[in-house]
Amino acid sequence: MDDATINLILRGCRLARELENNLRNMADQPNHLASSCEEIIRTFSVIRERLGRNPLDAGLGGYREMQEPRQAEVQASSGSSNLEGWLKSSGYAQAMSILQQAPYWAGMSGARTGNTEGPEATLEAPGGVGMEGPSLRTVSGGEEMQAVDRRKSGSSSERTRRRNSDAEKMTIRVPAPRMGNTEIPPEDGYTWRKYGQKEILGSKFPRGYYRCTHQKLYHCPAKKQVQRLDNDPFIFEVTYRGDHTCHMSSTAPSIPPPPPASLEMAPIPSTQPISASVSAPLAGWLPVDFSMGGPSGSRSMAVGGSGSGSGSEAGPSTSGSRRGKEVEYPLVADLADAMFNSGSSSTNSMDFIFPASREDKREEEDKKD
DNA sequence: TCAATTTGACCAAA
DNA sequence: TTTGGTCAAATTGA
Repeated sequence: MDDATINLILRGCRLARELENNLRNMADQPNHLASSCEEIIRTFSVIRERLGRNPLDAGLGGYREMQEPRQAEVQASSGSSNLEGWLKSSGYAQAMSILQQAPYWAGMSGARTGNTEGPEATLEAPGGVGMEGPSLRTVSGGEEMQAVDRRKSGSSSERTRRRNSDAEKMTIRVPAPRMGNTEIPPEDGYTWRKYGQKEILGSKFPRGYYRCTHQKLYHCPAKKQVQRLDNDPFIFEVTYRGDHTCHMSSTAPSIPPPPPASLEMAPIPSTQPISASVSAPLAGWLPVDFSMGGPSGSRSMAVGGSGSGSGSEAGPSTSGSRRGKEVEYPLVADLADAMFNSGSSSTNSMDFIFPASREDKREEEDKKD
């Protein structure tokens, strides 16, 4: 590699770093942001060319490969409205709002759509698994997955399972904490209960199966699978399936969440095209989600210590607090704190948002009546 | 005592 | 037949 190429790489890194440092200041200057991104992309494209690679294949992947903080990126060409809709309904936006605030989090991109009609909505990167591709992709659309409990129903024939190809799902990649307990994938704004773990053929790491903590109470069908990437154990691939209905239930807690501080920090016009950057569009419609979303979709982040870790703290993917496995996400915790606990008390956030136990008892009493 | 996790087994889709 | 997804008993911890 010649000196000019090295200098180019350094220049690209510097530009990226500058962008990172000035991200918040530039948040309300989409044009400036876009030109800055373009310059970075151009720089690395030239590097790729010099290195004998097709610049079209490079994209931001080259940036990632250099171990620089990865920029959030959306490769949604179509179905952005679906992404928005799904995120609104699922509350995933909350996680995205964290993503956009945290350079620590690896880049995410893509969208999910449940629409089986129309153009193929797959957003998987050409690079496929690993660090070359975008960290979020749509895989397939279709009906909601169904699972009939054969034991409860009393008949095994009533039990139906559908594989991935049938179920509407969305896969994202999130970085594992580099410090503390790296076994635990980052908080995503929901409470999950682990119901299984399985070794997957061809994967070094087992896949964890989680469902919404409120599945029984609110018949919430939301599920997720968490798996480490073979070639990068610091990245979790999280597959979400089913939308959260727990916040729509008439019996669901109705206490609205505190407004996330971050949303006020960088208001970005919702007219920003989603293909440019995930940050802007998400930030643009996030407030809608928060205003509409129920408590479950806006669960206060338990990481960082505000939560007691008891009760509804479900699954290592959310809080990891059970059995004293309190996990510290230095940056994420700070973000969560800033977003949801700005000036708030230290009371148990889960009790505040999910008075599940009380709700549970009340419902049982209702049934008795 | 209650709730969450672990884990082996079961079952249906591929 | 293989494999992924789920169940539920056992275990663990607050």
